[in-house]
Formats: sequence, C-alpha cells, structure tokens
Amino acid sequence: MRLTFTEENYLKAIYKLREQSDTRISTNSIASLVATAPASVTDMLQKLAEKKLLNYERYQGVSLTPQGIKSAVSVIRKHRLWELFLVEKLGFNWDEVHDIAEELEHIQSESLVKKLYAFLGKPKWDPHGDPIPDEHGNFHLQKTFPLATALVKDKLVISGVVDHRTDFLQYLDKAGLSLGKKITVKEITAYDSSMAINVLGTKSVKHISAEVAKNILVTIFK
Amino acid sequence: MRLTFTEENYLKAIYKLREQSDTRISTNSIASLVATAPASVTDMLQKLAEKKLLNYERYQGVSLTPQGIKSAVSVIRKHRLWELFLVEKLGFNWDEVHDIAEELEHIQSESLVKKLYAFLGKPKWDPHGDPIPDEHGNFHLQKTFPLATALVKDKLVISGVVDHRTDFLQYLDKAGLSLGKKITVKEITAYDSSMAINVLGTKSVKHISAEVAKNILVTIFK
DNA sequence: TATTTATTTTAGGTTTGCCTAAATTTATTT
DNA sequence: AAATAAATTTAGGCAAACCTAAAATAAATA
Repeated sequence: MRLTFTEENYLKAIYKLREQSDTRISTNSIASLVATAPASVTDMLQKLAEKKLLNYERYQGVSLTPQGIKSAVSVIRKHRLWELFLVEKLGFNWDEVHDIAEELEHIQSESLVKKLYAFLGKPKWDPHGDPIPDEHGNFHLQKTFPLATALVKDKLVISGVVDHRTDFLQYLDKAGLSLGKKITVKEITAYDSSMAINVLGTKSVKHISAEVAKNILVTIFK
Repeated sequence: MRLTFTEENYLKAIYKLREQSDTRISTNSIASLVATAPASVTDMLQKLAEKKLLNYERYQGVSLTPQGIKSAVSVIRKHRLWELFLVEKLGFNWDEVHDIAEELEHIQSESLVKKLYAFLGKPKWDPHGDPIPDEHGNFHLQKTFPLATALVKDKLVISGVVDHRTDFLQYLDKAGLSLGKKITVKEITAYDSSMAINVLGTKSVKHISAEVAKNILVTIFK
C-alpha cells in the first residue's frame, strides 16, 4: 500500500512512542510528537484505522497492526540508512543529519533501499548507535544501558544516545565522547550523581552531570 | 523562497519547454508535460506569477523570471546529480534512475547538494549525457548534434540522448550504444535515411533507423 | 470578414491535512 | 458520589492542488 509522507510520519511517531513506554498511546502524545493539534491527530488516526494500519477505539488510544509496524519499521530503516550515508559517505557530522534524513526517509523505492544498504556494507547501526533493521525488519539488538546506571571501575564502550538533539550531540563532540570511545568510570559523586570518567587513550578525567550520563548509552567493554 | 514539490515541478517543466522550442510556452503544453488539466495549470501559473517566479498574462502564455530560472535550474541540477549518484555509486542502470531522481530532486538542503556534488567529483554530465550545472547554475556546454545529421565517414562520440524513455535506453544498451562509445558512419541509405555504423573496437556494422539516429546525440571525435 | 474551431480561463466542487471552538467522555479531586 | 479538570472527539472551516463544465478569448478557415 502506498502511504503519504504524512501518514508515514504518524506511523513512525506511534512506533517510537510504543518503544519508549508500554502504556497506552494517547492522542495527545502523538500530537506533541508530530507537532499538530490533537483534533487533527484524531482525524488521521481514523483514516489510518480505516486502512488497517492501526487499531483505534474512541477515547481508548491506539496500537499498530502488524502491517502498521511493518510500514513504520521500513521508514525507520530508511531514516537510519540515510543518516549513515550522510555521515559515512558525504562527510556530515552526526548532529547535522537528522532533518535531511527526515526528508529522505520518504523516498519510495524498494530497489533504492536495497542498493543503498549494500553500498553501506549492510550496516547494523546508524551514526547515533541506533540499530538499523535488516531487510526483514529485524533489529540487531545490543544490550546497551544508560551510563548513569554504571558503577565505579566499570569499563564501557559508548554505543548510543538517548537524546538526539543537536546541542547534546555537539556537547559530546566537544567533550570527545563519540560513538565507540572506550571509557572507565573513575568516581561517582553521591550528592548529585555526577561522574568522573576517563576516555581510553587520554590522561584527563572528565566530569559529567547525571543528566548527561542518563543520555549516553553504553555497553560493557570486554 | 521555499517552494512546494508541485511548484518545483511546474518550474522545471516550463524550463524544459523553453529549452526545446523558443516559441511561446502555452498552458496546454505545460498541462501535457505535468499531466494535469489545463484549468489546473492556469491556477498554478497565477500562483507562481504572484510569487514573481514567472510572467503571466491572460491568454498570452508565460515566461520565467530570473528567479524562476534559478529555481528551475536548481531542481534540474539536483535531479542530474542524484541520477549520477544512483548509476555511479549504487550501480543502477541508466534506464532505471529517472523516477527515483524525480523524488530526490525535491530534497531541500543546500549543504546536501554541495556535499553530493563534491562526493561525485564535481561532475559535468549525468548518465544520459545531459550537462549538470555548477554551483552558480552555469551549464558546461558541449556542441552535440543528433546523429541523424552526420555524414558518411564521420567519426563521432555518443554523448547524449534526446529521448530519455526507458525502452529507448534499453534498446541502446542492447545494441551496445552506450555513452562515450566511438562510432563511424559507414553508410546512409537515402531512401529511409537509416544508417550503418561501426562501433570502435567491434567488427560488425550496426543498422539504425532514422528515428533512432534522431534521438542519439554525438560530438565530433578528434 | 464571419464563422467555426481550438485554446485558455473562470466557476464551482473534491480531497488531504490542517486549524479552532464546542461538545463529549474519561480521570481526578473533593 | 458529585464536581472539576483533563483528554479526546465532533463540527465547521481553510488552503493547496486537483477536477469537470461552461464561458471567454484567440486562431484558423470558409
């Protein structure tokens, strides 16, 4: 089924909300994510339900159907492939690619995605550490957790971010905390939960706030 | 000024019509190129005139303003860069890329175009031999002419096509007549203006109809 | 030149995706 | 449980880009 730009954005938004909270997906939460009035969201939900992409019952919130999930994952896959292309091949910085990928993700062509995927070497992660689903929509899972939950002496690899906003990414860049960097937790201040960490290959110890630590995802470094 | 997908398509169509005939650009000719009803074209022309992208006078046809030309050339530039990317980097065939580029050409990002242009090595021609304007909108001109106007014994290089349709491109592929191939005109049959040509590096002599010869562009091979 | 034909425009209407305001339903307090 | 607050939906409208049918203008032909 051929979906419009807008319909795809709604499905993507609903998919994301579903990921980050397993409570009911409300009209208001969708409205704030797609930046439109709740009344307009209701319109669209009814239309998407009509098309069997989601289950909708008045006042009860929505859930995606298998078909809706498939469409959403396809858009997310394209978004992440394009982001990687922009960083890897065109030399963009990781904080500059979101908006462009937001447009590119709606290009309709199976064969384009297939060839782009091959061109990029069938990648598993995008420039922010988010998993890129394979051709069947399967995500390559990685047991990441927020740096904030780590303990002193833990050796970790930075593998993603929770917050994707430009200023946060730029802050990380400036601090030398890019994806793949190996770090060791040196100290945790009980009072404010801030952390002192060392980046492998440097001598200095960096201090980061609990807020920042919550938004950095890490894996264990073996 | 930010233009919609549709507005850009109208400007591109008008630009193309202007290129291929220096007569008045009629509402009907635009309508057939963008595949919409003439009445709808009138609507859009009035809107684009309002925005100073073209000059419109009831019943008199239209002409692009400098601003309109600039926008049209920008879209054409993007179209051709993306076509080249698809063929050169992703491995598409030259007859498969038009429709995808038709979507990609509307992606809005100055920096994307700039980086794509650099990534492709500041190319001057797209996969069909059409010139790619530089960052200032200047076309690299090449004195090409239709093969149909060549004479016996002329040594030529295939450098473009007039007809961009898939089946014509596939016919050329099958005949081994791809861009850059060097050919010699062996014989011209007066009766039907068909031609016998030899492709450099092959022994055989190919026969092509006048219709085909009209749609192949060549340059002189020195 | 008058008439016929072709082109172009106007008028009025549709669909998509949005809006605000008002009504309805659900959730939370008192 | 009743009252208030919050969330959601319905109603009615708007702009963009399209449509068909009818009217106006220009071009072609008798």
